[in-house]
Amino acid sequence: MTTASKPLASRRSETSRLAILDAALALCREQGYARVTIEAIAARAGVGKQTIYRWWPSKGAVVLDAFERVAAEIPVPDTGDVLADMRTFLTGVVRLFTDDNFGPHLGALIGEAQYDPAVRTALLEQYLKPRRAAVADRLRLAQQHRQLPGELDLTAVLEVMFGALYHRLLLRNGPLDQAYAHFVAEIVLGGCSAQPTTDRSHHPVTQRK
Amino acid sequence: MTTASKPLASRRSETSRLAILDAALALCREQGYARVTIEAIAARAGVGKQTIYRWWPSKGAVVLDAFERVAAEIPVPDTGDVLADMRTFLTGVVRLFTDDNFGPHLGALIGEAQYDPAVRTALLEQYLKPRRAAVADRLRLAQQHRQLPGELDLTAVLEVMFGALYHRLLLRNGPLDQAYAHFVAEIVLGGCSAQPTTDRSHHPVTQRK
Amino acid sequence: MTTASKPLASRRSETSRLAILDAALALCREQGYARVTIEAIAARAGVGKQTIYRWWPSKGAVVLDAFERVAAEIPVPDTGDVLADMRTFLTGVVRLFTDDNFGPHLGALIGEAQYDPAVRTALLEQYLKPRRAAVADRLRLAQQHRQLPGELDLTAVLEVMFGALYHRLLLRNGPLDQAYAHFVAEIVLGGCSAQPTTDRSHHPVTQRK
Amino acid sequence: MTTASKPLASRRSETSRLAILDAALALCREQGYARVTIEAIAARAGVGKQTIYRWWPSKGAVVLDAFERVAAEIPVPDTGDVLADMRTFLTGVVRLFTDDNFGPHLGALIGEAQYDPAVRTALLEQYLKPRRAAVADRLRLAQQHRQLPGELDLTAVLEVMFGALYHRLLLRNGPLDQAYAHFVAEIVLGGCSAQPTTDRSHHPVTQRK
DNA sequence: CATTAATCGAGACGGTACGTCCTGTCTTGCA
DNA sequence: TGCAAGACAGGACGTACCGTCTCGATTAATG
Repeated sequence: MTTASKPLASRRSETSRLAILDAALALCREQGYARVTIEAIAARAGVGKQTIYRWWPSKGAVVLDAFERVAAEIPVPDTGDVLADMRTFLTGVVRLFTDDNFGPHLGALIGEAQYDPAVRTALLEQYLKPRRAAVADRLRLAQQHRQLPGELDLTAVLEVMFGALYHRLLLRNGPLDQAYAHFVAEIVLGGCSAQPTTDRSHHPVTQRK
Repeated sequence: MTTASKPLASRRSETSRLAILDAALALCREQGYARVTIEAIAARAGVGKQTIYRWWPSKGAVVLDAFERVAAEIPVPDTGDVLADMRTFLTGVVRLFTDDNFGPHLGALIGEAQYDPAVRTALLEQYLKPRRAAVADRLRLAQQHRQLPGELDLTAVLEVMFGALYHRLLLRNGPLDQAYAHFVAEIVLGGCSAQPTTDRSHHPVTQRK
Repeated sequence: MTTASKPLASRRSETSRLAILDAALALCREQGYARVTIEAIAARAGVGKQTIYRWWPSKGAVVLDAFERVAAEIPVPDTGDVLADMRTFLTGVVRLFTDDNFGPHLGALIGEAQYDPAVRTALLEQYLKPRRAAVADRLRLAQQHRQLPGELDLTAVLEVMFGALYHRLLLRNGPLDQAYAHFVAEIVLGGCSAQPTTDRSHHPVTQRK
Repeated sequence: MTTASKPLASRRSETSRLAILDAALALCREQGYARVTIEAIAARAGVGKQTIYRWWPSKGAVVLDAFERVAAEIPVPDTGDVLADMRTFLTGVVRLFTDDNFGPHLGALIGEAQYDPAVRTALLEQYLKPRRAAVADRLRLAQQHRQLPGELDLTAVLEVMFGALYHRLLLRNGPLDQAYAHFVAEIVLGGCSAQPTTDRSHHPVTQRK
């Protein structure tokens, strides 16, 4: 723990790093993720291929890095009305998902994650989890205010909510719009409130006469 | 009134077709979708590459075809209790999704669908939609029995339900098990019943005091 | 040798045969021999591939057949002056060789003959030898008239003569024209007359001072 | 006055180059030119196909390059007797042409030259012309010594001479042996000496009485 | 302030797979 | 039976990228 000055660490060229990320994004936009190649990124960035391989393990990793530069942080509002807030938030997410500079990239990265566990982990840990924390916080707040039952598995609730949006992002079998965002918010929060009824026998949902 | 001879249609070799689909499945199982190549399928099936290219537009299409041969039809029970039935059904889906001969393939195909619109369409039309029709029917029945509100968009409901499962299939950030299946069924059906409250002002979910 | 009426032999379609030969020639002209394929000939002729394979052993054989339909017979004049006659004859050959509908085909066939012995044999026996017989006759006549020595190997003389022309046909390192035809005739016939000098010691050609 | 370092020029791998040429030759020997493929050369040489395509335009070009490594330089003797020298030289050429490691390759390359102009040019410029220069020199010397007429077109003379040998190399309609070599030398040189007679009217060759 | 070692651009290398083209054989109705 | 049509197994084509590997040419901290 003596001389530990840090500069020793890296002579990495920031210029090249940025050029690579820019090129990766541009190529994704222009040709679609599948058609992007390391070779093309290198050529476009005016960089040797080695420079990419030196710092990233795979194409997915590069694109993931590049992707974070366009990935907006959607604010989670707190008006006191948790349903309204979720509607607002999910509408924001939908807006992001339908942005041509974002949605397709996220889809492609989830696709890539099917084969490349490194991409999956990075996507989850670096991107998804941090962003969801804020939403979980908002829901936790609602719990504290007794607007939601206390014993809810908030992570799972988030997954249902996001899963619904991902479904339309990935499979495109329906419009990914504000109405859908509202619908999801209502169904899921509605379901949360209906949830604790462990005794379901007389609930209208459960038993045909 | 002769038996309508239509033999002209296709000189396609059924033997080759089956050999190709078998080879595709086997390779997927052994090496994972990403490592499967048309070349390998052809070699394994003892078939010329051209024979594959003649009848399928892409690797995804071949695997999708092969995939349908292992894709079990999950029965949608009707006990009168729609929530119980959905729990049962979703548990079946979860079981399928966690089958090593199925889940990863489906994930990979959804991944492929991100780049290959043909795969996306085929996946939706040939695989997903037909299977969901039965579930939609069951929900429609519940509507008729007034267990679910009548004005629900059942397609969207299904998407929320399946989206929740897909989320864990694709991102693996939580266990894809019976408990999750039940949780999803309860949240979503619960949400459906809570839904019609277009006037949300006094609903416990919506407004902090 | 009894019932020997011929029709039993072949139900071969003359229409197809001609269509194939025409197509072969046309394709040679348009794309060059190397780019001609059996597939293309069949398509162009509106004929099944099998029909070609049934009647010819190889592409070379088809083209050779087609080739004979454009291969003119060069007349061998007999004016009494063998040198003049050879000049005339070789000029005719040169004219044929430089015909775009002939020279390149002959070159290609000789090229093909390097790999395909059947083509070589057919080319020699069916095409070259018959045509050379007339020239050999003319030279034999000259021998009888003592214009050429009697013990000459006329076949070899012809080969020298034609070899000279083939050289320019195949390698194109000089103009294949009348002047060259005359030059060759003079050199070769001149050499024939100078030939018999088995005693070469005092001949100007042989011994430097 | 430093030793002009020009190292920048080429990072081409000499090892690969040689491996490719060796493989090409070996395959020609073993299977014949027509059956050699770039794929096989690459495999045999332990080289990527791209490495071949990077440096040679066609199979013909590779084989031509390889071919030059076995193409012996036939010495052109100068004993003072030009006819004897040509007999000797042509006998050497015949010996080379009948060498199984040479003759068939040359034949095949001339065949290839019919379709591939690059091969034709390279064959002429890189192989044939340089070798013929020495023969032309020898003939020029004979002219200076008045053993041959001064106004002869030596290039054309060479073509007649070589054409005669090529004829038998390519069409194999007679033995390619010493006797033929001598015959060709005598005919052609004899014809050269007889040549200058521009007035041919009284020449024994020309006019039947 | 010069030295020196990591990093850079460039791009050749051994490979793998691509999707296409053609080969020669086979099969299926039509004439 | 011969034919047009064209599917079939197979093999080579020439191209595109992969990830690794030299090459000098920077370049920045250290010695």
